[in-house]
Amino acid sequence: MPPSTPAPRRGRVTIADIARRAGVTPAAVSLAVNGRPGVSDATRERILGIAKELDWEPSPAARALAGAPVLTIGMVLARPADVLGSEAFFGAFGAGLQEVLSARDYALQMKIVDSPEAEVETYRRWFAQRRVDGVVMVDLRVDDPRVPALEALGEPALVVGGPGHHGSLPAVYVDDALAVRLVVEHLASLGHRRVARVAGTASFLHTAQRDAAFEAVGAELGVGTVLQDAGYGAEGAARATADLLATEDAPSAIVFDSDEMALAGAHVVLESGRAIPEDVAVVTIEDSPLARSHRPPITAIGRSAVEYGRLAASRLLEVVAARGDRSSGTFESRVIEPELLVRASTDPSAPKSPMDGALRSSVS
Amino acid sequence: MPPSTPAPRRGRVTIADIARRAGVTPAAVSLAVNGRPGVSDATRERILGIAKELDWEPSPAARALAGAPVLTIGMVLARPADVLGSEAFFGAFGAGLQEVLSARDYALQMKIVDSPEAEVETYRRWFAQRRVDGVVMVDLRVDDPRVPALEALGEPALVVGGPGHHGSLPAVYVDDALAVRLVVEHLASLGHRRVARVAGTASFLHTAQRDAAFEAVGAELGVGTVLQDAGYGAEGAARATADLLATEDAPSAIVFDSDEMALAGAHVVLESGRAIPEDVAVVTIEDSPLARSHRPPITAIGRSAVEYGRLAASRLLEVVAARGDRSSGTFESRVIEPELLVRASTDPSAPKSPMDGALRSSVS
DNA sequence: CTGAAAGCGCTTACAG
DNA sequence: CTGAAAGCGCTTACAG
Repeated sequence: MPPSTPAPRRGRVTIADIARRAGVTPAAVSLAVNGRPGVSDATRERILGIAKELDWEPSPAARALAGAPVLTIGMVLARPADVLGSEAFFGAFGAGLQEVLSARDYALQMKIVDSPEAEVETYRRWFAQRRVDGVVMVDLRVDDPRVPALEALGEPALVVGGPGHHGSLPAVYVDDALAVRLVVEHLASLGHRRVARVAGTASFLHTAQRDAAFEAVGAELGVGTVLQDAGYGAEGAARATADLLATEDAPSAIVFDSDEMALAGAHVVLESGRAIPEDVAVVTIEDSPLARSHRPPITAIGRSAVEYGRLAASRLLEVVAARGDRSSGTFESRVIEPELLVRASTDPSAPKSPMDGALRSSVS
Repeated sequence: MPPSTPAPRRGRVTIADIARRAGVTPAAVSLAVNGRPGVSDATRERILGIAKELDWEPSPAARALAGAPVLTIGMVLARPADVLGSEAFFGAFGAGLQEVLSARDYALQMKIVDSPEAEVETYRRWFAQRRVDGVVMVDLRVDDPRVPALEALGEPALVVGGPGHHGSLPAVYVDDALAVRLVVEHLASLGHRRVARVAGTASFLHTAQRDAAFEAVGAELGVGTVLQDAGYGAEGAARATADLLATEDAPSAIVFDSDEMALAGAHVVLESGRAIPEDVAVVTIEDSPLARSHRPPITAIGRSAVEYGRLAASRLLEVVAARGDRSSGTFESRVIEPELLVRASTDPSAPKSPMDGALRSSVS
């Protein structure tokens, strides 16, 4: 085999091939395939036909080098691996992101790092290398240092979290204050007079906002409130729950920040010999299949993480598209309305088990 | 603002800049930064210093266009979004992948699709566009159509699953037959004479292999076995468990294919008034924080999904590096040894709750 | 061991 | 509305 043959990059079809076949210049092909004016409709049709026939795939590298978008969005997570694995939120959120991005031919690039500094450095490098057209930043914290860092980069970035604390960056978020209000109102209407909240990572903005709303709505409705920090994770939640139950003036309802925490807490309640919801009602602010399939099913706030991901993706693509558009000014944010899903863990009249029907029919 | 200015791509430092400063040609810079022979050590040092000083970031697009690797690995998942969210495996596996890839400056690109055909089409496009240097394929099935499709592409691809059914593609997998053997031997040693297995998605290769090993080891040890297909997911597992308990000759131990399934099954057991492990022992073949924090903690096979992901990444990078190396022939596979983690859901002498100590100390 | 050139595949001004 | 050219930033043969 003569190694001198220039190895014609086996099989790659380029716009030059299409141009040749169509009897036009590569530039005309470029205009045609990108749906830009400059070629007649007839020519465009012909070029598109040939491209399809030749099975042409555009080269993202060439496009990027010539200044076009690279069609990639980045997301970096500064969380330990096992947290990512055990919390339902990220899988569903990522799935929603993917769905919208894929439909627009965008890829999602992900990276896990171990500090906010490494996260910011990743953003810097990604943009410097032109690896991404934009990024989505999650786990917003109070006075988050990543916000000014992203503002300084001046590249398309979307914050997941709010309201507030996202500076001049566009954001999407769930109205956590409203979520907490729905929960507390629900519990108050059931007659609870003393309610506890077992809270996740204290530095997250939504944790602080939930804390504040919890106190406020409790005071407003005359419901006694008690707050327990637990950090995310089953162990902290179990410990916090045990502590609460050991109190003299133990609460008759406990609200957890995540599905994983609620499951762990519910175990502790049941193990102590108390009944759910008769002795202690249980609520999770993060719904999941596990919350649904628990016995009894756990009342939850349905944030629909998938929908949340979809919204984030479409919002970020808008920002990317508007890039450089100085006239657009500060981007407005978008809010998701939370919804309360009442289940048997708070309301005895709700079905105790979603599986009853299924069981019966499978016995036949 | 005169729009005629050629807008010198604000701030981008290129190898031309470095070459100018160093008094060499761009080609020399390329050789130097890529650690290739062709420049003297002194020159190389000088060039590297200048590159660092100028904060130079190589352009992946330019590199890719010139034929170099794009430093990206792809993974596509053909699973519904909610399954991804509720199973611990993917988060941890993905984290392990990331860790190794990031250390080698590789990015991970992900996509969720809804069919094996769409998955194969994604591989084809990714390689056609040179978006990735290699892919990792998960959820191997018996006679999986994706295997011949990837073989035909002839691009670097790693199969997660086996042994067998991965054709000529390199693979990494957990020894599922051994995992099942460890579990059944453990249960037999505790005196169980009738054991059930609640199995996940039947078409997955590892499900079939676990089924076969379950029957075989049961027969070998004189333990009666009963198999229940449930599909993945809490609902199917709950139903299967209820069915098993309703049997005249009910098993004294139940082995589940995933943590989510085991949790749902354990609820059904407890709800029926039976004690774990006194009346029914429970095991999961997929460990997770939820299995650990359950009351009682659930005996599990520790596959260490994070480690699994790390292995997959390093194996795939080897394959990518060896690409075109015709001499290497068929790639050998790599196996992970499963490990049995005995907890209170099978062994009454194991601590009933990992939190007892923590609770006690926090009460002080 | 070093230097100058060609080329990767595309897009974007810029002339006709 | 169409055509020919330059350029994006890098790597790889190919001469000296």
